Amino acid sequence: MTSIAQLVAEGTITDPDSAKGKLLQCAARLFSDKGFDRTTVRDIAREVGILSGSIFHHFPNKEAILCGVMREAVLVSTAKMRAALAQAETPQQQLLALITCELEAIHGLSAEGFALLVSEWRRLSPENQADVLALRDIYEQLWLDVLAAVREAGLIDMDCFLVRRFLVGALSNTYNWFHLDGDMTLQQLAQQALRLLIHRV
Amino acid sequence: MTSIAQLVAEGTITDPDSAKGKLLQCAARLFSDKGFDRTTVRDIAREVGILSGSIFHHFPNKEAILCGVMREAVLVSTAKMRAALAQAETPQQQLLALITCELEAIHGLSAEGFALLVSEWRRLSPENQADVLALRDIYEQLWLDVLAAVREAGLIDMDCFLVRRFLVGALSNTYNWFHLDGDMTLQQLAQQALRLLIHRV
Amino acid sequence: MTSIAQLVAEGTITDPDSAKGKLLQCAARLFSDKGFDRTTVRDIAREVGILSGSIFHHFPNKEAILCGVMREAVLVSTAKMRAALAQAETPQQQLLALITCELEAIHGLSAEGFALLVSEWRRLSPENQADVLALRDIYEQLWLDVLAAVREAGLIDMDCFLVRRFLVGALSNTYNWFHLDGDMTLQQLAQQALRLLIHRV
Amino acid sequence: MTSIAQLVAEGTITDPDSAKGKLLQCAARLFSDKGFDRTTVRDIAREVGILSGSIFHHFPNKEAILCGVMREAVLVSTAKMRAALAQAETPQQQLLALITCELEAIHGLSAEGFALLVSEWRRLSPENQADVLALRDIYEQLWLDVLAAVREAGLIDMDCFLVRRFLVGALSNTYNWFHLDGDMTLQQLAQQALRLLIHRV
DNA sequence: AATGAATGAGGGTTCATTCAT
DNA sequence: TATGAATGAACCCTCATTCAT
Repeated sequence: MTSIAQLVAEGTITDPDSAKGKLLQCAARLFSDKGFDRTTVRDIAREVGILSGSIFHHFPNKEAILCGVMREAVLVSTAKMRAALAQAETPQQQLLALITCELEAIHGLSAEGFALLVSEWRRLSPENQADVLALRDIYEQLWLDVLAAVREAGLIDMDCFLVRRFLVGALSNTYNWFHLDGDMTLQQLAQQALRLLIHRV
Repeated sequence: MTSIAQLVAEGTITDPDSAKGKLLQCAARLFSDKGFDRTTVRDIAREVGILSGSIFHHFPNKEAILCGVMREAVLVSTAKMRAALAQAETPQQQLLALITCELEAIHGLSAEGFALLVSEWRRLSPENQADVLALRDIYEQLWLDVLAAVREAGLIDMDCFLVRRFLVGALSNTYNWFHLDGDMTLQQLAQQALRLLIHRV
Repeated sequence: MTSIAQLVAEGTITDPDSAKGKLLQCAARLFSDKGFDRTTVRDIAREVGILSGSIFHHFPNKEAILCGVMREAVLVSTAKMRAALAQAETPQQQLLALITCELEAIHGLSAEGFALLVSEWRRLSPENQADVLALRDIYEQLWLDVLAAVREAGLIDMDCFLVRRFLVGALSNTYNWFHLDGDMTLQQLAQQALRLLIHRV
Repeated sequence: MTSIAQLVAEGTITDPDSAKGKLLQCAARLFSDKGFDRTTVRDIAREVGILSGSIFHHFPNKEAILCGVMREAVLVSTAKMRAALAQAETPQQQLLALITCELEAIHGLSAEGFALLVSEWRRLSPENQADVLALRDIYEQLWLDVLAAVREAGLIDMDCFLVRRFLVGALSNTYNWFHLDGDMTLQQLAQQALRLLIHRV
């Protein structure tokens, strides 16, 4: 919470209470629910409570909305992960923290729209991909640092890049089968994902 | 090859040399390349060498093409997996065989369009989802049987369902970063995926 | 008439009785009446008796319709001028024939849409301008040849290019003030235009 | 200059240094460059350095801007022509002076936007057309008076109205092919136009 | 089976204009 | 006087689908 307020204050992300902020939130939800292509700008406008033409005061086109959603999702997630890492002590705890953060992001608990980074990535133009990728690189570096530490500690022995890539797929795909209101909690899910990487947990 | 020829002979899948078969192939490729929504019926028709109206002599609508692609992808993959399993001896070898088969499917080496089962699953109507799911259940049962055997052998200790779900995501996401003409071979990739599940490989 | 029938037979211009031909005619009239920008594709479709989407079976976009109109206007006018020249004996008669032809074209008696060549020229993309210009060059060469002959005969003493350029403006602007149902006939108008160039007519 | 300063002092035209005056200037240039329909109110605002909403403090709507541009163009041109006429002695000199003035106006050397009187005339509502026409009648009367004098002197023998109408077209169309930085000077162009009317110049 | 013209709903986007601040 | 977010109608164009041939 505090971290988001700080990002808003810095101007890094859009104030979620502003018109543009609400627009991004609604768009994120709709894009996640129905997919980018199946979501019309009229859908978004209706959700926000404005008319479709008004959207283009805030964004030059529909793709820019998706790009904005992704940017903020990465920025917020990065901030959340930094905060979580600060409170973890061992590499293993740090890894669990990251997994938990990413799962929270994927399932819409923090920045809505994080799952779009995988599912709708190809909808972005090369320019916008590069734009988001720059932010995502920072995010991914946090992962790689922690994975390196975990590897240093002898808890995993595979290539860190490879582990991360497998993990991205495994976690993002939970969006398709895991439900927050099901039998398993998100924390339990995170624990299991950790066990996938570190067998003697 | 033999297995596919047999499936064709049985009438289980469409003869790839028939008009309908070529249509499915082209559609699979285009759907994989550009996504279902971004692929127009005219794109497919042009690729096949017919006019757009003619497509509807073979399929009642666009979604049915996607459904057809998915059905055949599952059927072919199931057959390939069965053939591969028959030649593997230990549970671990069997698991590697399955991983290899699925990776081959995902990367278009066997049935083009397998990756769509994850990426475009939501484009299917509930009825069509149920239809494909029935075939997919057979496919998934092969996985669960092998995973159970591997677990029985003490090589993994997590819940088989959970392992499979993580694996589905991890493998299908390789579509986004692994390339057949890169440094790593598909066999090496399969080996690494196996190591993710069974640490002392 | 015969000349147009011939152009249709050659495939040089679109059959005015075909769907595309009617579309071009209606578009030409609407573009002339209201201007290109103020004419919507729905206006054109309504006039033709089809729906707006159907237009794009015949033309890739709205500009292509304008381009088509211009192309056919030039082609028809060129043919008409050639036919008229064949029947004129002296250079002066030839010049009068050209003036008459162009006035007929401008006022919609032959190829509807000729006036657009001046009034809506800038609406064409550079590519389409080049396309039409190639046809227009042929048309203009007829003028220059006749003007050269008239000059040779000592009837005018100004630069032929310059005369033609002034004349283009003078004649095309008649669209704004001359009306076929007014006091002056088109033939009289042509006579007067000739007198502007050749004083002792 | 003096004449313009005087018109400003009289309140006949807008002070070009005022906000409204700059707005008219920018609009005139943009309308000339891109056409009325293709120029957006935002284009004009951006050029002036204000926001689009602010324009409507000066003009009730977009058409009123065009109308204002035309009004001022006629008024300024009329003043310039009067001044030029005062310095010409013979009818022929007077005619040359008028031609020169009009060409200067058309090519943006005096009142930017004069060419719009022809090219964008139809964009004006009947009311606004009548409004501008009243001013234009004064302007045209200057032409007719001079043409009558030239005719009186036996230098032309065609109907004055007709001559003027042909000339309007011929001169306004120079906008499409004559360029100030080309081989021919504007004075030479005026001379040639004069020769078109009076052959033994 | 195939054609290809036509459909018609809906897509993203534009833009003159309004109005509370 | 200026702002700028919002309007809402209209724009060009797309596209799955139909159907007479």
